[in-house]
Amino acid sequence: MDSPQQMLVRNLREHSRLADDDIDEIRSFSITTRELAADQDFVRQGDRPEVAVLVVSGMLARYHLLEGGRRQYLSFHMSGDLPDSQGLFIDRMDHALCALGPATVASIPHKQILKAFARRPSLGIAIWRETLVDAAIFREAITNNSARAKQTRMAHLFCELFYRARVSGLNRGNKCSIPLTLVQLAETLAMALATVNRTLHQLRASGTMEFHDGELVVLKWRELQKLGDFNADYLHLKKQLPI
Amino acid sequence: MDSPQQMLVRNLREHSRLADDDIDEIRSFSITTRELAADQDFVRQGDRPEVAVLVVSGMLARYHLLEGGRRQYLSFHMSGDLPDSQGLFIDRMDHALCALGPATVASIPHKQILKAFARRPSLGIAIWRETLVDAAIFREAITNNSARAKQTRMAHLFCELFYRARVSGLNRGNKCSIPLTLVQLAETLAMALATVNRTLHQLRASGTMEFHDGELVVLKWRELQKLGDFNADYLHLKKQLPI
DNA sequence: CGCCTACTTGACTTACTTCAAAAACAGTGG
DNA sequence: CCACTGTTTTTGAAGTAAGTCAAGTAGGCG
Repeated sequence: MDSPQQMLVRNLREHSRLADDDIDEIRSFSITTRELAADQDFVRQGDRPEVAVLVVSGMLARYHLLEGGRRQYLSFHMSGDLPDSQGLFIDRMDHALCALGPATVASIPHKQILKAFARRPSLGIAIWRETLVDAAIFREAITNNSARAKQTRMAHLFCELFYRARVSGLNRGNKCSIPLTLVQLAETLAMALATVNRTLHQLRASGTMEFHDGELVVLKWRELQKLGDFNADYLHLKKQLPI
Repeated sequence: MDSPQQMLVRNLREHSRLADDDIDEIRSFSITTRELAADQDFVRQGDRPEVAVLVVSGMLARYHLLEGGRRQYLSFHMSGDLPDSQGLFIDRMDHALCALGPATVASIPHKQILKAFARRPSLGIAIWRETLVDAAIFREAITNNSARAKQTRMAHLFCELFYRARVSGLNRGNKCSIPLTLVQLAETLAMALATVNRTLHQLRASGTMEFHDGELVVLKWRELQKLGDFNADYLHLKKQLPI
């Protein structure tokens, strides 16, 4: 089992080159970890966080809270991700952050990170890039929910999550954990619950994938990718995964 | 008429505090300006830009290109904005950037900006923050297109653009220029062209706003804001505008 | 004057939402 | 071990918002 520090290094290396001194800097972070129950909020809209969060295990989600308690999920984060690195330079949270299933998170005080930037600007740039990839994923979500047909849209989401899981080595063969209920999928993909269920059945019928109990099984990756109009370029990884 | 350098300073100051040395650094940028025709691309998907763009006049838009030439517009940028500051640390463009009406843009070589960061880290942080506000706007767009009713959605877009115009002093009283056609609104708001037109008429009928020939007229700001479920917090400005 | 683009309007159709109810399942406690 | 409760998933049926299609108007420009 990796330390949080090692997970962060591995994550940043997916898109950035790190010098040995950068890595030493990360190693020196004093990190406290904490367990979250399923559905528990870690940060709420309006908060002024003083620590950055690193996902250690499980999955976190960012969401907007809407009138009447409805949610719009914005993004999902798995081990190694820094789901609110933006909090470093933005005072107030404009969205909330919660655990999807049970999860472990590590907190790193902002102060410590800022000091590290002063010593190692290149580390700051790596984390800046992390926030930029984040933004690219948001852009893709706009297009996904706005311009793609429902089935394509859902396939695209699963493609992204599976691809990212593979990049981080979090898949088990053609499976990976995506601890979402149908209601949460609905609140992610701008579909009604009934439609989510039916679309999921269509995808299963297509023979490309299955999704049960928070577990995704990819049966035909290439076809699923085509079905979901998925092209991983927007993830801005240093190296593409083999198909 | 302000110089591009001054526009950038003013823009960054909307969310960040700049030291005099930061401003001097910006003043020292050597900037070349260029005119763009309506609809002209400045950067294309897949490009590797070596300059950052600063909007001097007119409006630029970022968009994803989809199968069959359809577009999904992602964000709009007015004078003072740096619509692809992310290009500083992300190699390949995952989206394109075009002029909406005729526009003037200034280009600042990446190299020059990076050197400035080395001398003035606080300037780097201001521009980092600019990219983070950008991301917050993308998140809001996800929610807007995914969770809001069509009329609310359209009202929200106009609220955002008018509010931002006011912050930058680009409005003329209760009017401001938004050089979008109905087709482009459709490709922004995830609606069919016919629906855009009808929704626009509903908004006019509500007496809160009008939109003709790329010109927005806000008649009842507070009501429009309510209609559009608009709350400016996500723009992360240092000071709120008076209502 | 004629062409092109932008906007407008109406009628038709349907994919989706909404509503409602039941089945499956997990967890709790008797 | 089984009944009870709550959540999640499944399915059906009905109604409608909005997409598509198609035609027409208006305006701008060479």
